[in-house]
Amino acid sequence: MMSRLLWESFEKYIALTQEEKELIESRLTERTVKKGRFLVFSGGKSRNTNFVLSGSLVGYYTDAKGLDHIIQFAFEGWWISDLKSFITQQEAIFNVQALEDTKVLELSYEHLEVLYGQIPQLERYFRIITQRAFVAFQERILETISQTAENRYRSFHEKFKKYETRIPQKLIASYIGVTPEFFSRMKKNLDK
Amino acid sequence: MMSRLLWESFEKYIALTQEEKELIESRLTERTVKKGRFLVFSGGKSRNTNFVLSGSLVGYYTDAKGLDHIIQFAFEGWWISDLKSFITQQEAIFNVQALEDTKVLELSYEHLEVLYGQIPQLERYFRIITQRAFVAFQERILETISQTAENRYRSFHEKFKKYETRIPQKLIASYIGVTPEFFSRMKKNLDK
DNA sequence: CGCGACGTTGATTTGCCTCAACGATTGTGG
DNA sequence: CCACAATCGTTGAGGCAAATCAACGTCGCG
Repeated sequence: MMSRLLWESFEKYIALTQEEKELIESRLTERTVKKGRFLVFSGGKSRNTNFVLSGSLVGYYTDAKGLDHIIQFAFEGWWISDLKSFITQQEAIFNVQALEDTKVLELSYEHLEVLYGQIPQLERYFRIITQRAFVAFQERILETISQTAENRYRSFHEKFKKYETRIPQKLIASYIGVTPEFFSRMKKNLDK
Repeated sequence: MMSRLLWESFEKYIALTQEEKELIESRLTERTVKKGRFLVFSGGKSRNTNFVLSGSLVGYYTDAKGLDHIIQFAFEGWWISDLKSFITQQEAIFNVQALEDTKVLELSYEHLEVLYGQIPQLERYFRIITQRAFVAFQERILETISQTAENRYRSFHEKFKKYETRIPQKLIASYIGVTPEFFSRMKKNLDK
């Protein structure tokens, strides 16, 4: 199984023995998702959290008017789920959809809860991962309430440099919180 | 020491023995902050995370133009810090200021890191706390990019019902991302 | 090849901001 | 404890950033 990426991620924050790795590995399921297909969809249950091995995913919310609002992207080496649904085991409010043909490792809520008991270090790993994601969201809130769309795009561009070409423009517009039309005009202005 | 509130918070997610509680307690410092005074200020170092015993605090960011943008409030039983500064031990970018005369328990980064080793359950507690805060921020991002100011206020009102009278109106305006003037007009419209 | 999604451009509208002025509160020093 | 200053909330006029609606060319895909 090609989970090299996953061990690299763990090893940034904790040390695992060979047995622990094997135990974790035995709880993971590899899954392939074709471009455009859903991993989670609103109204369903989000039983799993997902580690991206290759390809990419988008997590988004569809509002009452049918408009989509992107909450996060996930590329190789990132975790993605509808965390609220995952931790409460309630109905999902987000959709998670493949942007490209994608391979993920699925880890179910039940398995993870047992693993926490068997490998306490996992608590540490996910604490740190979540704290970092929290900080990123905090910065995004600040940008959204204090910056113009143009500056928000500049900031997006900085953070997603190496992935930007893989993302359709209208999804970037949604992520920074503007319409595709406005985004198009804005980008034209920046090209100079 | 009156840390009843703190043990209640811990006991929602983990079980601690008497010795563990005493160990934790020995690492905490009680501190009193007068209304208007700062617990953390931008440019300083955020060595501590703070648990509010009584009173309230605001965390905010001051932008290049000198405008304040509120990222969070904290009332009795909540934790607050500049998490980015706390986990990286770099210079703070937020201010944390007392809204009222306030009592907090301070826990330093160094002490917490040691405590994680002594009481692995603490990793679990902070993992869960952080995941919940992450979910709250996720919802706030979605509201900010998809809802009108009026709906954002309605949502704020729901979540902060019992605290709202303790918060000056211009801080609520800042939290939901509008000017005090616009907030005033908006509120007038809602009163019917 | 043909259809539907995507990006662009134009015209118009609107939600929210800016600047300015003023009364009401709050707080503070004498 | 009062007087004055500072801060807060309100209101008005005008302006701008971004949304909306509509039309059209292009491209990827079945």
